[in-house]
Amino acid sequence: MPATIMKKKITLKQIARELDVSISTVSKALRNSIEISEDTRQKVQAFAKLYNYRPNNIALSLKNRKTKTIGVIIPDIVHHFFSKVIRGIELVANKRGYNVIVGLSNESFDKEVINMQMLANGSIDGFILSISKETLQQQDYHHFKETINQGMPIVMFDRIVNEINCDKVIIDDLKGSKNAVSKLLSNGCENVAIITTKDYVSVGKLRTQGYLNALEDFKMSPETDLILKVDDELVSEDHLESLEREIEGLFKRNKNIDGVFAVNELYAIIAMKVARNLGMRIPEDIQFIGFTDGVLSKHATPSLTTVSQHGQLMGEKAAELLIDNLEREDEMEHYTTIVIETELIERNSTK
Amino acid sequence: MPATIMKKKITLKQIARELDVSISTVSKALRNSIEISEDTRQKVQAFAKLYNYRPNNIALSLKNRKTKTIGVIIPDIVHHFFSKVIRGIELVANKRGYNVIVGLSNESFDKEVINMQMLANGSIDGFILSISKETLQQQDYHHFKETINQGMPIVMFDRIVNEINCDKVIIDDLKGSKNAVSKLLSNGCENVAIITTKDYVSVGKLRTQGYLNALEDFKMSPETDLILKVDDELVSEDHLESLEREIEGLFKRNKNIDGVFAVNELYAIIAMKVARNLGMRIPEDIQFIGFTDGVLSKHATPSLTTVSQHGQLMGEKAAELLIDNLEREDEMEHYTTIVIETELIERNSTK
DNA sequence: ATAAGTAACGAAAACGTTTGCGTGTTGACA
DNA sequence: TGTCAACACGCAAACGTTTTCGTTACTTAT
Repeated sequence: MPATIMKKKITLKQIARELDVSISTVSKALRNSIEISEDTRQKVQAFAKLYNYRPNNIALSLKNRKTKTIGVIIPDIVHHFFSKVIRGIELVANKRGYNVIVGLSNESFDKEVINMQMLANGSIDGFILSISKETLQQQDYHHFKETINQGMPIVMFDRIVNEINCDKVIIDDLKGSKNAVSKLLSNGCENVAIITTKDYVSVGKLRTQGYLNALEDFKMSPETDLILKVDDELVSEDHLESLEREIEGLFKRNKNIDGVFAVNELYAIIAMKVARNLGMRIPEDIQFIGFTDGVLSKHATPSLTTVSQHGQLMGEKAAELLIDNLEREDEMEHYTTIVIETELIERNSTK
Repeated sequence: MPATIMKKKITLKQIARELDVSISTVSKALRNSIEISEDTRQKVQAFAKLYNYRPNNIALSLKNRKTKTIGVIIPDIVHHFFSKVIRGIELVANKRGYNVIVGLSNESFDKEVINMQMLANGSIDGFILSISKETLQQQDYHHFKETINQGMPIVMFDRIVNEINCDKVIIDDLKGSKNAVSKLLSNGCENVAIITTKDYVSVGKLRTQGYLNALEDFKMSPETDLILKVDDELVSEDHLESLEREIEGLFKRNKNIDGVFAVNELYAIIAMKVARNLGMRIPEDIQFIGFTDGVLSKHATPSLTTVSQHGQLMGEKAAELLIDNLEREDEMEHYTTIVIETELIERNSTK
């Protein structure tokens, strides 16, 4: 095959040289400035079209001191919820002329910091992020504070922390889980267990609280043995067997469990599996509700009743918030927190 | 709350002014040039550290004419396979000092073109992409050709097209599906059906061919009625009921089906559900294998035997290929195609 | 003492834009 | 013919770097 002729990207300077005019004339001609005669304007535009001229983004970014790019840092991308959020972010970002650059913290504090530093040096105009578990555990938020201090706006979603002053998009974890548990209780469940995470994950804590609140509403007192706090480290990759054993233990110790609320989809699915193996019928003998609506819930058998977080909507709202902030003229800083309503999606794991 | 004092990002110029030296001196001092005296070097570096100086990425990009950023265009991000690929890309990109900027084509030709144009104007050094269905259908690849012609390298993965000359990372769809179907046949299946897509999706076509090859190997002749070509449009969002009905029809017309190979995970899961509703036992009466290993396969009941595509590995290889290309000195263009081996992950839907 | 060499720094160009302002040419009008 | 607009264009600065090439001032050797 013959070496193909490359039509490298053309610049204003090259157009100027070809047409024997100055760079500024070319620039103005392309932007339809009235300073330029009809004649040369047409000439320049024709030439530019012919060579498919497009202004260099980097040069524009440098000149305008804004990149029209937003940085997104999330703990994991192979995760239904987070990818839905990204889809939402990308949707409105694109609509408003922005690009999206993603960094994965992989739930690690160091990677989160590195990633933010890598992007904060002019590559982006602002951040949208969800805090990694390790960061939440260590409670070290200096990188967020510094970033904000340098004048770079941040929007946090889902996994947030009150200590940081910035825009936030969250769901009402407490209300969502309270509703879910209430649903189980009104459906006749008398011994509802909860499968949750250790408390340092803020959402886990809130969802546990919602469980307790629901019990209280129904004048029932919580039993410690019905609260299973799973160590997330164990579940991280493929140590699901230990989780299964823990849940099995829960069921065997409490034969009367007739309802389970799990703080995420996977826990619920696994719990259903264990229950079925123990001979319980769903939803006749025992009912299940999970938090975080994903593919598993929809396609499991029986399909799982879940609390939907509306991930895509969260992403959209976060992007709106950030871009509004970026394009706002007045420098008055006022931070808003958007609360997305959760929704109970009823399927076949409940009566 | 008092207005916080902002420590805006500091530049070389500001350091120079503060320390009463020239910009070049500051730059050299920070890069440990021997031209600079020990004295001023220390002074500059101390000042820089104090004010947390970091070189502006955009300025560097402009000067070096490379952004250290790679653009990724995929059809959908809420998809286990694609998110795994992104994870792989991000992993090696990060390791090699690159950022990743993602664009979603949403399976649309126009959005694919727009997205590429948006990024090709200097924002990135090269593309990694998987072609949208609409583009494959229309067979209009001019945007790829133009991009490559402008000297911007492209690496395609999974959904590729031979017509374009560039690096590629694919799996051996034919071999993978042939292996899967052979597995069913050696397990004793005598009437294996395939649930596949319309032919314009290249991978669907290849996987169908693998199915036929396997039959041939076992001296069996294909029956047209055992080949179900699903119209993808119908399945796109939530029109799964029609898919269920189609599959139900397949089973009812061919009572003797004892094995099913589906070209993706979802089809297999739904087929299993339909089969179970029809009273068939899995894997005793009928066995299932799906392509594309995802969360559904692992957590379904029974868990689904699948052909794993090793999405993360694909992403890693694609990124290696692209970055190697970007950092190669010699301009000799030679395109390589990496074929990732598929792996049959046996679970409980087969004997 | 003078030539040569060296150490330490600054000026300027370059990357590709946009834009305020200066400047030359034309034409009209007094 | 001289003055003044209007028109059409170019210059140069700016965004923040890096790097080449001077340019000093001082030291060393002859």
